[in-house]
Amino acid sequence: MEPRVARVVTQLRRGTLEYCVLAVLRHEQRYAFDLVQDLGRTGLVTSEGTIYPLLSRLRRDGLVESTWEESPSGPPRRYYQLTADGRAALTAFVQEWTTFRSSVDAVLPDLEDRG
Amino acid sequence: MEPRVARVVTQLRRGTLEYCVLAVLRHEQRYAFDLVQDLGRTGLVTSEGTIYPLLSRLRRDGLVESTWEESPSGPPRRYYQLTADGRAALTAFVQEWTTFRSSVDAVLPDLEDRG
DNA sequence: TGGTGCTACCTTGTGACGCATGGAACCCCG
DNA sequence: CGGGGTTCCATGCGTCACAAGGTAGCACCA
Repeated sequence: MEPRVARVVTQLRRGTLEYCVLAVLRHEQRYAFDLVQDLGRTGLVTSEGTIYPLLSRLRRDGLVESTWEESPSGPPRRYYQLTADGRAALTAFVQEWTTFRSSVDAVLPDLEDRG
Repeated sequence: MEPRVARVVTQLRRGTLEYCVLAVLRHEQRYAFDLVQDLGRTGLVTSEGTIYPLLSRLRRDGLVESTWEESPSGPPRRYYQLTADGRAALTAFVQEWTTFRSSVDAVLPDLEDRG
């Protein structure tokens, strides 16, 4: 068991995850269960326990809105759409992320470096 | 006061900070107060309240070692050096960071995009 | 009818960690 | 002796990813 290594990515996800969700929503509405599987494929989301509280926060802060729709098979789905505030927040985040990423890259050694 | 925007970067720093410290230490030993001012310049560290617990963790996990040295002005300084484990952890992190960064970049819109 | 399994929603509790705050000690200068 | 810079540290808070667990609808099969 290597708790340190195992949780590095978990820590990295902090803060970026909600904006990744906003980014996905910028083109089309999605529902939570769908998002888990989609973003899970890229390794960004791991479980529903992450996405539901996250979406609640985004709703609370007015960055997304939701509408209920019937499912062809199963319980009804709550679809999320980006609001104008959400779109603005996403734009602002991309700026911050870019700056932050550059700072980190400037400090870290390149992959091909050996020391 | 804009709590959400203000704390975005705080969340981003999570997980990366300790490895940025390791990265700085890979070339020369440093002491905490010095690190705060250095990494503070690039916006990665904001206060001593961050760096001291962080260094304690790194020491506890054997990623760094420390030696006391006299200061020309003030109390003695605790200088930190990278251990072999620390160097390995840094290498592993760079790999994880690179992967993660790519995943995020793939989801986020480019800066020049307008949608 | 009852069982199994998938979909889809949600809540609660835990742990990690950045940061604010505050304290202590050392030093120099006036 | 007092003030300010340096340098160490500990305590408590808030945020958030995640695990674990709970409910309900639908489908299929025996």
